[in-house]
This record gives sequence, structure tokens and C-alpha cells, in this order.
Amino acid sequence: MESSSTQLIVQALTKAIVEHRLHPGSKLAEQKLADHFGVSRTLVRQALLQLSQHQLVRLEPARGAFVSAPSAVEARQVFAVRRMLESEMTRAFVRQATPAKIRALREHLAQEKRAIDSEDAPGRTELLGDFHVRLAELSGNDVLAQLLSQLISRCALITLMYQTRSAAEHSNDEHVDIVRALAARDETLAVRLMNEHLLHVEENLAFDRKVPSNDISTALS
Amino acid sequence: MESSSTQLIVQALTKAIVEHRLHPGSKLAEQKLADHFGVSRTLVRQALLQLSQHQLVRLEPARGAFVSAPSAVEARQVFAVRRMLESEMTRAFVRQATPAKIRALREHLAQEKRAIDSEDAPGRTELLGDFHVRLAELSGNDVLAQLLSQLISRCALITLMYQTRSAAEHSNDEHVDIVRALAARDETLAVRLMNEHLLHVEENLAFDRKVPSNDISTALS
DNA sequence: CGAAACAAAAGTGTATACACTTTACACCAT
DNA sequence: ATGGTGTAAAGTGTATACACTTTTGTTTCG
Repeated sequence: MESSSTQLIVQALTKAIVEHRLHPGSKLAEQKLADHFGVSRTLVRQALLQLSQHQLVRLEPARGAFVSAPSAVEARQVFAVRRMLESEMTRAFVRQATPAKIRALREHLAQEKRAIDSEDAPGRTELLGDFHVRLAELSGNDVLAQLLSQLISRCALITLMYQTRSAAEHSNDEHVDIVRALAARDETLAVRLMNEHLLHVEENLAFDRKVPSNDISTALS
Repeated sequence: MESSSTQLIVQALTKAIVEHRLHPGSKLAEQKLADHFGVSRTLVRQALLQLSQHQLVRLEPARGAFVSAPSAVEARQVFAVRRMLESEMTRAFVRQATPAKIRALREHLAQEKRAIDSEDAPGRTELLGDFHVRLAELSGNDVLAQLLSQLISRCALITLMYQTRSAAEHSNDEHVDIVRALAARDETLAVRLMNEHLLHVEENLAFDRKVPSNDISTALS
């Protein structure tokens, strides 16, 4: 059971949603998606069902699928959970940090910097989120990494709209500071910096923004 | 989109898996399930897809669905994540505890006790897990509650096999202690007790147990 | 004009059909 | 007996069909 066709659709839609090519509230009509991907509605439905479990899509009975528009309350709750997980994750990382792991993180920071310098907005948002996923992976807990990966997708859906270039640079700076603390194996400092970082990101949210609906075909072209 | 037929199947299978009426490794043939629930394979597939996302079921391409048999490593990782979330959750709860919330928890403890006294093994396992979900709900973070609910299902799949009556009583005792600390608004103590409680549960795992496969129709009867 | 009522179009929900893969088993050769 | 081979049965993966619901647009009446 389970092909990778479905998975490809999930990934394509996730990317489109997280990068805001598909705006919150947009209708995701099954047949249109099926035509676009060249498959039957069956596979599209499977993908939408999965996305709804990731909270990127909302399913309304007999009405269809829509890109989620997380409420302010929900957004804050997601960030609260991230802080719980990531502060402990940071602690765990410090305790089993190795030079190789630190090097991997530094490599990632360089990537972030390149994306920011080249004005690559979608790429930079993805990489800024990936920093946290990478940290989770390197902390050696796959379950944590997978969970965090989903939470971060939700956050991207929440935040991308508001992340200006300067905010991105700020995030990158904070990532640099965190890695420095990790390299110094300063547990207390690293944990504190991570918490503050997440609070800063959360502070940048402006929940009263309007979100225009968008057409599927243009968004996925 | 999305009916509740599918949801009913998900719940029925979740219950059967978590209560070990369907043993880890058992094959879940689509047509057999479809016949049993009186629906088409379509709905069964949707349910299995969902269960696979909850990690209660493993899907092997072109081979079918099987009840998950989490590895020892995975089990420990799940518990590690639970400790991360639940220690912070406990802290959050204390900070906004009210008499009504404490009363709700005490009520739950009484239910646990009844289930244990009446030798109701499935019920008691469910309630022992629900204690943690209830706490999450009362802490006011729905995102956390939902996440924890899934993690706890995974834990149930992992642990139920080994939870003797005495272990259950032990868990119940620890729950009582935790609630006492919560009622006293002793944050430090409550967090410590919660952490120790989760460690105790994890310690009771015996990963070398054999798990016989089981038939679907007998398990769901 | 504006609102209610109806009809057509579009879209979702479930079942079924069919191609393709895996599994089971009998048959043959060694 | 044993091991390999081929064929039939069973099972999964995807597409399609069809009933039912929602949406949309039009007509009619106030």
C-alpha cells in the first residue's frame, strides 16, 4: 500500500502552501488539482487528507478542502509547544555535541546567509525553518525531528507573510549566536538564546493581516 | 469532504490496536476490514492512511498494512519527547491552576481507581493515558493536547503488553501525588514528580517480548 | 430593483472496476 | 525429499462511475 505519487503531491502542495503561493483560505478543488498533477481524484484526496492531518489544510464536509488560516490563538499555542520542545532539544544537543555536528550546523548557517543575500524569499524561509529541524535530527531523536518538522511547517504558514528581509537577517544572526553557544557547550546560554529566538519570531506576527484567495493553476505553475 | 464513517473506523482500529486486541505485526487486509465494517475498501484505505500517520500502522508498498511494532529505540525517543512536553506542560498548568481544574483532575483519579479495582485492563490503560491528555487540555493549549494524545496512543501500543495490575496501581499512585503537588501549586515538585513518573513507566518496558499475530475478525468482534 | 424559488452546473463522498504485484501452491526436475 | 518454476488466487494501487450536496445563475413575483 501507499505509493509515492501521493507523497509527491503532498510535497508540492506543502511547498506551495508554506511559501504562500497558495494563500490561506484558498479552495483546493480536487478535480483541478487532479488535472494539474495528471492523476485521478483518488490520489489528490489521499494527499489532501494527509495535509489536513498536518494542519495545513482544513476539510469542510461536502464543501471541500481549503488552505488553513490558523487563528492567532492557535499560532501562539504552536509557538508555545515549539519552545517546550526546542529548549529541551537544545539541552540534549549540547550534551552530545561533536565537532562534526557543529560543523554541519555551521554549514547550514552559510546556506541561510546565501539565500538571504540572494533575495531568495521562499528558499530563505525554508532554510530558516530547516535550521531547527536539522538541530532536531542532530540531537539524535528522530521522533522529535519529525514532530518538529510538522510544527515548523505550520509556523511557516503562519509567519511567512510577515517575514521581511530584515527579520530574516535577524533570525539568521540569532541562529549564529545559538550555534556559537552550542559549540562552547554552554547549555544554559544556548537554551536561553533558543527561547528568546522563538519569542522574537513570535513577536513578529501581525495577525490582522488580510489574506487574498488565490488561483490554483497560477500558484502551482 | 471527509465523512465521519472513516473516523469511526479509525477510532475502532485505534482502540483495538492500543488495547492489543490487534497485536503488533498483524496484517490488516483491506477487504476483510471493509467487510467487517460494512463499507468499501475506499473508506478503509482512508482510515489506514490516517493510522499510518499516527504511527499505529505501518504501510508496506504493494504488501499492505500491518500493526506497528515500535522498536526499543523509537519507544525511548517517544518517551523522551513526552518528558520534554509534559514537564513544561506541568509547569504551565501550575501557573494557571484553578480549583475547578483541580477538581476535574481529582474526578479523573477516582475513575482510574475504579477501573483498576474492577480489573478492567483495557479501561485502566486508557484512563491512565487520559490523565496526561486531560492535564494537557486543562493547561489550555489545544495544540499540545492533540500532539500529546497521539504520542500517548503510541505509548499505549508500546507499553500495554507489560502493564500488570500492580504497575497500574503504581501509576495511579503517582498520578495522585502529582495532583497533590499541582493543588499545592508547588511547581518544582510537580514537574519533578511528572518526570519521575514518566521515567518509571519507561523503565517498565521489556522490549524482548514476543508478539503473536492475531486474526482481524476475532479481535474486532 | 430586490428577494425568493427553482434548475443547471460543479463538486464531494463512496463504491466499484481493472491493472499490476505479491503470495500460495502444485508440479516438475534433480 | 528438495529446490526451483510456473500458474492461480489474493491483494494492493489507481481510475472511474454514480449518488448526493452545495453552489451558481436565472427566472419570477413582490
